[in-house]
Amino acid sequence: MSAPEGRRRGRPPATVNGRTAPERLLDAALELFAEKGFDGTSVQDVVRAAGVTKGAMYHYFPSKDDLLHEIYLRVLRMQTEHLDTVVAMDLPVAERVHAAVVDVVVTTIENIQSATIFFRSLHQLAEENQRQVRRERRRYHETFRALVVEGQREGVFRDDVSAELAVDYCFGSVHHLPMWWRAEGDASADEVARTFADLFVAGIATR
Amino acid sequence: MSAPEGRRRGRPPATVNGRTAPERLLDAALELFAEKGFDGTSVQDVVRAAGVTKGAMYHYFPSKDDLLHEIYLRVLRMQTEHLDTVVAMDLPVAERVHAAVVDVVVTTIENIQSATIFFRSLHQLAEENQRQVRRERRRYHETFRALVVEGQREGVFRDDVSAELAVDYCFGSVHHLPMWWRAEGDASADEVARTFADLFVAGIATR
Amino acid sequence: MSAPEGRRRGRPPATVNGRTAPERLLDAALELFAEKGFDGTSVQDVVRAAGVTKGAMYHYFPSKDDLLHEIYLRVLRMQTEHLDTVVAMDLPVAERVHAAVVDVVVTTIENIQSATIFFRSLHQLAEENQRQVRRERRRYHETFRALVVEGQREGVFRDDVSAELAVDYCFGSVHHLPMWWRAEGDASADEVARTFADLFVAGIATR
Amino acid sequence: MSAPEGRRRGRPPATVNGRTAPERLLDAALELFAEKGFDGTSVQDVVRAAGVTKGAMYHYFPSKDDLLHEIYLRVLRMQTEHLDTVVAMDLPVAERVHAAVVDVVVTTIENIQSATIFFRSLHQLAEENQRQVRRERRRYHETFRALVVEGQREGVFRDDVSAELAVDYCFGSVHHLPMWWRAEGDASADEVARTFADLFVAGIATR
DNA sequence: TATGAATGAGTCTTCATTCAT
DNA sequence: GATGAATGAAGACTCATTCAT
Repeated sequence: MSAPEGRRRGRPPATVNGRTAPERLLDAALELFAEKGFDGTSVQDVVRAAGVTKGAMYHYFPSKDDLLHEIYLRVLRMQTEHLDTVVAMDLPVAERVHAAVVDVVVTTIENIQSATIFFRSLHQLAEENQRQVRRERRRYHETFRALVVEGQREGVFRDDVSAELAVDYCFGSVHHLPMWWRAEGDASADEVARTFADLFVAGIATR
Repeated sequence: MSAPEGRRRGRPPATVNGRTAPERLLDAALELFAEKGFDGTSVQDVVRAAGVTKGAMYHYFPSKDDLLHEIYLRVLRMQTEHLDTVVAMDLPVAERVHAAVVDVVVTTIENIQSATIFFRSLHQLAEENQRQVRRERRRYHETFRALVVEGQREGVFRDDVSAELAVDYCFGSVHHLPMWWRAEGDASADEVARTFADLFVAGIATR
Repeated sequence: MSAPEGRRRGRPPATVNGRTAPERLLDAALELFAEKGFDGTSVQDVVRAAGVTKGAMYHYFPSKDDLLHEIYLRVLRMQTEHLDTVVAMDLPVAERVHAAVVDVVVTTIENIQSATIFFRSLHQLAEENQRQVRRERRRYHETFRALVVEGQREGVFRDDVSAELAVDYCFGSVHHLPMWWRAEGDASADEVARTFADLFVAGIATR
Repeated sequence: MSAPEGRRRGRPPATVNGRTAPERLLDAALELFAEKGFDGTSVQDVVRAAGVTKGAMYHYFPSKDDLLHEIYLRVLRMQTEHLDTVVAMDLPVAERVHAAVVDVVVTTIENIQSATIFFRSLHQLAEENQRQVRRERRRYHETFRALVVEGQREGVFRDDVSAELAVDYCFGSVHHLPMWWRAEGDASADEVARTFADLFVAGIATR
């Protein structure tokens, strides 16, 4: 994705454990923002954790905000890919919805730090970056809603509830996961995923 | 809750529009914390909006954190009261659950600023205050869970899903409301409330 | 100018040698900006020289720029007063022009630090403050120009040169003083003043 | 002055619009220093405007200061040449003084950016470079003063004013030009030049 | 000759809080 | 009860310069 490109010029970037400075910075930021919040984390904290100087950080990221922005972009990219894959599966719509919910719960838990940051810190993103994230997010929402509408058209989903609201209802549960789910707790990711998917599908299914 | 206490002594607190300084401070803090976040709001911002001097604020509230804490306490008090009322109603359990969900959605929307702050800023609350809030919150959660368990015992709710997870599932949707619900949007509070309640109850009902 | 005002509230400002913090800050800034330039002087330098903490400085001045701005306002106020006084004198116009030049040279030398800063740092003032200074400066320029025009109308000054340019010519010499005049040099303020005034008046006088 | 040197070795320097990297750097620096000040311009700004990398800049100029220094040297070289030419003319002294003033005004306006920088940024030049500039500057001043003294000896210039002060008086006006002269203004370079020269010569002429 | 990574000291500013009155 | 002065630690960010290639 970024490798051969003939000969490189300038001093080559230093790596630690095969990770370049910007990668380490993003890793550190992810962990710290999730733990202490965006405002609660200083740039100093991030560079210290990444083993990088402040100047180097500003060489790669124009501002602290861009660090956060990049974290958002990563998550959005992954979520979109996953959902697109599920939607394209050759299965009855109810099963695709079920699979989509299972997948989003599992990946949310697998990336619980990103998820923690996502809704807690959205308002701290710079105006313009915030708009971009909301746009991407909306696209994701629409894809899922189309699935629900498809089910309603087929008659397998009830149509006395707005598909729009049903999507918000479902995703609300998922996005709230970071507020209570703990790795040490009793419910495994799979268990939560199955439960949520079951409850949602049972809720919108026609009787 | 704090008022009548027989005779008063000393100079009565100055009021503006019938609201005392601490009330105005809380109002201002609520609005600003919801709009700009806790860290994004300075004490200066709050006192300016409340029309009070900084010294006066520190006279009433030991710290900025206590302003936030008091906002949490207000919400918790109200939610608890509401839920207790619903639980005590003389209705079939499924209807009480439905009513409880309707109520929590409606009051969340009526107090959308508090709701915005609730989950976004919990981690910014001082350790000890945070624990207290979580305790209260847990109590609320347990009360609702008891209702679900009651339904499972009666056989009206399926018991192949954990009551615990079902409650998290339901409340997740509700707590996420501030992330997308807008007064100007198309869905009224009542519509959202009914939809969420229907979906939840249909989801956990036995077939 | 600022004294009695009944009773004061709040902690009274601390003074050193009878000078309050803002006064000391302005004194220090004047000296340092003249010596090392505006950009070459850090806020740290200023507060150290003034014996004040950084926080205190920002209590009185919203920014480093405002420190500079206040220095400009002081100079402008003084220059305007002086010129107005001279213009109002009951003397032939040539003598008033002569007196005005003498006065502006003398006060420029007496306030050589302000004068040093004036033209060297104008471009560093914030946009808005810069505009205000230019406006005031223009008013001063116009007052002097009116005097020259008056002389031209009376026939004592030649009218083959634009009054506008004559004023720029004269003031240029004066404003450039800080670039070369030194207290230890041979020319006293009075000597310079008389020379400049003589040369200017002789230059515009009709033959 | 720096070019022909017989044979060249190695790769010839890349040019853009026929200008080499160091030339483009100097052009860019001139424009930016005049517009935003020396401190207000970062090395990054300069190299970006010149279309050159930072490393390349440091290849040609040991420091940012040297960029400024080179700008000073260019101006000084030109001014000296011009004055020497005028002084050597075969004309009455008063006419040579008049011509010198006209020339310095015209070239100052033609090189208004250099002139803007000259006095505003002198104090920002490194100690040693500053001394060199002042030395050159002094030589220029002396040449002009000699002309005035010559006029006084001949009796065409009054000797009740110090030649030294007269020179400062005259040059002050000229050096202050960048503070007010604008290309879009009403006064052309020639008009200003003639006016200043007339006023100066009339001022020092014997009656 | 030129690149782009990396440095590290330094910049202005903010802010919750305390203090003297 | 209330004021406004004062604190001091911390914040994000800039920048001239050096280094390895």
